[in-house]
Amino acid sequence: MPDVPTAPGAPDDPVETDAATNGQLAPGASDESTADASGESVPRRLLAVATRLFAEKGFDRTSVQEIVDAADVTKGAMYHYFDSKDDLLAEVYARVLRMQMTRLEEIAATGGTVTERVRRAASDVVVTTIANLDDATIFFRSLHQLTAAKQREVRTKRRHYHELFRSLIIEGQEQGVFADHVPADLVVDFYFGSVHHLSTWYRPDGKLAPTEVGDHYARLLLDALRPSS
Amino acid sequence: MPDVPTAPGAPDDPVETDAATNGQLAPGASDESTADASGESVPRRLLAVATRLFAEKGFDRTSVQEIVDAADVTKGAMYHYFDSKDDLLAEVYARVLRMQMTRLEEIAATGGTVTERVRRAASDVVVTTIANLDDATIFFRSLHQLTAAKQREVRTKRRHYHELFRSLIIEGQEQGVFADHVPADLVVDFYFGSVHHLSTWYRPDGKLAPTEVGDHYARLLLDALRPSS
Amino acid sequence: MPDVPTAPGAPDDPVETDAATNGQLAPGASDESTADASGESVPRRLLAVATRLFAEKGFDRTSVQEIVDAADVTKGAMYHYFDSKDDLLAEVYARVLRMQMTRLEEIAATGGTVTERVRRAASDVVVTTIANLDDATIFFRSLHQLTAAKQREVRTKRRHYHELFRSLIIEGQEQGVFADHVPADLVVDFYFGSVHHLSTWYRPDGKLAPTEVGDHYARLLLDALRPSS
Amino acid sequence: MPDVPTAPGAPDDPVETDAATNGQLAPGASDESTADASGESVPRRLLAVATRLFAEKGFDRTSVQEIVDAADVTKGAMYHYFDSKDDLLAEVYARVLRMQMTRLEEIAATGGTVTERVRRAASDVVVTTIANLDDATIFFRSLHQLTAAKQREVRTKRRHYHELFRSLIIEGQEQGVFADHVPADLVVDFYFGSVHHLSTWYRPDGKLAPTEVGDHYARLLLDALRPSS
DNA sequence: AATGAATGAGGCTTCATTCAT
DNA sequence: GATGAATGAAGCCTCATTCAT
Repeated sequence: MPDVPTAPGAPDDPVETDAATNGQLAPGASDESTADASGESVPRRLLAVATRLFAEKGFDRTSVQEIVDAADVTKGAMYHYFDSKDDLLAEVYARVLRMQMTRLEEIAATGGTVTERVRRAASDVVVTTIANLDDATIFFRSLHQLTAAKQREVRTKRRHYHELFRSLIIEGQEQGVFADHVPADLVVDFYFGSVHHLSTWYRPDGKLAPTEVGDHYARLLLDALRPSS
Repeated sequence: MPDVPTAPGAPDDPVETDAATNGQLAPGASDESTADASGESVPRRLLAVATRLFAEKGFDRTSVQEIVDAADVTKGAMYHYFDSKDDLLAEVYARVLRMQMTRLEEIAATGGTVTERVRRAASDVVVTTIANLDDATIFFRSLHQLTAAKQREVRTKRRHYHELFRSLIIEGQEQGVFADHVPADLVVDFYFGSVHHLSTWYRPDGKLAPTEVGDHYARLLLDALRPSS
Repeated sequence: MPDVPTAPGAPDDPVETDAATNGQLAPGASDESTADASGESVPRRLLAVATRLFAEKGFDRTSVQEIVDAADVTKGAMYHYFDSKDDLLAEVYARVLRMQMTRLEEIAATGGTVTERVRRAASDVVVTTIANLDDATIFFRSLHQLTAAKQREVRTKRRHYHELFRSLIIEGQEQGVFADHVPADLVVDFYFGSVHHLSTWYRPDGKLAPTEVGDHYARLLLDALRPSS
Repeated sequence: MPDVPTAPGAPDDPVETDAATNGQLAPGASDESTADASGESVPRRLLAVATRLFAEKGFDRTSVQEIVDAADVTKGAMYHYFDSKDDLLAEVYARVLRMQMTRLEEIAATGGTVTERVRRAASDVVVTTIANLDDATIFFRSLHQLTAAKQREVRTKRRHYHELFRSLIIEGQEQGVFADHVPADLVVDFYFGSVHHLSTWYRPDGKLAPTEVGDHYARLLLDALRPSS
C-alpha cells in the first residue's frame, strides 16, 4: 500500500475505488485536489491503467514507462504515489480482496435458508468476477510476482474469504441439506477454480449474460451438493 | 533451429518424454549418445529443469542462465537444441497437450456407459494433473508469454480437447442421463476450471491422495449433472 | 524513444550539428542544460564519437560499449537518446544528407552560367566530403546495415539530391554548353562515384589541399562534358 | 589462402575459378575428386555462395552457418577447406585482384596508340566489374573486415594495379595526347571511383547494356583528358 | 574427409529506480 | 508536487571455432 496522503473525501486511501460497485468509479471525484482534466485522480488513473495492462500483457511484460504513458503522467508522479511497480500490483490485489470479502460478508449476513445464501454468494461472485475480468486474470497469474511478504498477506486474506464460504457449506451439511461425503474445503476449492477460470473463457460479447452464467454456476454447485436420494 | 536427432525409441521429438507416465522420465535413456553423467539427454534435462523453474518462479522471472546452470549445460548448448527461451516454454505446452489428449482419447474410446466414461475421464485428468502439477501451474499462467502464433496453436489444440470432453457430456444429455438445462460447453469450462485450480491448492503432503481427489471431483461433476428428479 | 529536447537554436533536432560548417560543432553549446564538462550535449557527443568509430572500424565491429566508453556516458544514457545502435547510424545519414542537400540547393539557386553553377557544385561537394571524410566512409559502406525502412528513406533523399544535380547537367545540355551524347543520369553517377571514392584515397596530410582536389575534380567533370568541337 | 591440397586440374588453387571469364565457372569440373552432385567442387561452391551472401548482407551479417547451409555442406567441411571465415573473404579479394590485374596487363601489352589502350582498359574494367558486381560490392565495403596483414596485401596488389593504369595515363601525357594539368594519380582515383560506384547504381535489368556503360565511361575519361585546344 | 554438438565470449537492449532541479 | 535524464544491473541471444568421433 502506497504511503501517500489520503485524498480529501476518500475514506482511507487515495486509490480507494468503488470496487463494490464493480469497478464503476465514482463520477463526482473531479473536485479533489489531485484530479486533472480527465476527471480522475492520478493514483486512480494509474491503478486503472495498470490493471488493464497487467491483465493484457502480464506484470513483467508491462513497463513502468508504458503505465505512466497510458495514464498520461510522468514517472516522477507515479513514484510519488506508489512505492514501486510492485506496490501497484499489490493495490490490485488489495482492491479485489476487499471487494469480494465485503460482498460475501454482506450476503452471509442476510437472512434466508443456507441454500439461498449459498446460491446468492455463488452467483454473486460469478457476476462480480465477470465485471472485473482483468482482476481475475491477474489474480492467480501474478501472485508469484509479489514480494514474499505481500504474497503471504494475500494468501491470508484469501484464506479468510475461503473460510467464510466454507462455513456456509458446512452449515448446510450439518443441516443435512447438502451432501457431506465431500469435504467442504474441497468443495470450495472446486467451485472457486471454476470461478477463476472465467477469465480464461468468458467473453463479454458471447451468448451468455453475466447473470446467466452466475445462475448456471450456482445451480451446478447446488446440484452437486444435493444429498443423494 | 537445428533439428535435434530423435532419441532412440521416441517417435519424433528429442524431448519426447514419457509424459503419459506422469513425468517419470524413462530410466533406460542413459545409453544414448548424447547422455551424460546424469543419464539424461541434454534437451530432456533442459526441459525438465525449465518446467520446474517456470512453475516455481514464473517464466519471465526465470533466466536462461538459471536454466542452464541447473541443467549443468552451457548457454550455447541450450541454443543448439532450442530456438529460444520461448521455444522451451512451447515444448512444455506441447508435451502436456499431447499427453492429456492421448489419455482422453483412450478413455473416450473405451466401452461402458457414458456415465462411466465421463467418470473415468474426469477422475483421470485430476490424477494426471496432480502428477504434473508444475505443468498445470504453468499452463494458464504463462500462455500470454508465448508468441501469438504459438498461443494460437495451443488454443487450437486445447479446443480440440475441450470438444472431445464436451461430446461426452452431450452424449449423456441426449441419452437423458445428464441434466440438459446447462450448456455442455459451460459444464466443460466449469469442470476444467476446477481441475486447473488444483495447482493452486493441492499439496502432495496433504491429507488427500490424488485418486481420492479424482474420485471426489468426478462425483461432484456427475452429481451436478444428475437430472432433477 | 524519448523525444529529446531541442537544443537552443537548433531548429528541430537534438543532434542538429553544424554539419554545414564541416563538422565543426558549434562552440557556444556549452551553456545548454544537458552539457557537461566536455562542453557538448550528450547526444551530440555520442553522435560525434559514433561517426568516428563507425568510420574507423565499421558499424558491426563497433560495439555500443565502445561508443559509450569513448563518449564517457553510460549505456542507459545512450538508449535514453537513441532507440538503438541502428538509430545512431541513421542519424549520421540524416546529417550528411541534410547538409549536402542544403549546400547543393544554395548553389543551384545562385546566379551565373550553368557552367559556373556546376563548377561550384562539383567543387563544393568535394571540399565538403573531404571535410567530413568519416561520413563519406560510412555512407556506402554501411547502407546495408540500416533497417530496410531507413535504407529506403536514405535512398529517397539521395535520389532527390541526384536529381537536383542532374537537372543542372540537363540544363547545360539543353543550352548546348555540355555534350549530350552521354545520359545525364550516367554523368551524375560517374561523378559521384569519384567523389565517394575520396574517402578511400584522400589523406589530409597529403600533397593536395581540399580545394585543389575540388578544382581538379570540377575541371575533369567540365572537360568531360565539353562538346566535341 | 586456404592450405588445402590442390585439386587435380586446377593450376594452383582449389578455388581457382575462371574469374577472367567473368565468373562463368568451368562446366567440366564435375569429375574432380571433391565434386558432388551439383557438379561443383566444395571449395568453389563455398566461395561462390560466400561471395553472394557477403554482397547481399555484408560480411559480419553473414554467419558461417548460413554459408554452409546455402552451399549444402557442413561446417566441418568448410573448416577443412578454409582456415576461417576471414579466409573466405580473403579469397574473394584474391580472385578479383588476380582477375583485374591479368586483364589490365594483357590490354597494356597490346599494340595501338595509348589512347586506344586506355580506351580498352577503361571500358574493359567497367564490363568486368558489371559482370562481377558482387565482388565490387564487397571490395571497398569489406576491406576493413580483413585482418591487418591481409589488408596490407590487398592494398599492395591494388597499388600495383593502380600504378599500371597510371603509367598509361602518364604515357599519354608525355606524348601530349592527354592533358597534363591534372596529376595522373588523381585521374586514376577519379576514374576508379566511378567504376567502383557501379555496384551501387547499375542494374542488370536497366536500360544500358554493360558495354554501353563501358563505352560511355571510357569516353568520359578520354574527353576529360583531351588537351585544351 | 566430414560431422555437428558444445563452447564461451561478447553483443544489443530493457528497465525499475534515483536524484538534481 | 512533478520532472525526466541518467544509472547500472541483468536479460536474451549469436556465433566463429574446436574436437571427439
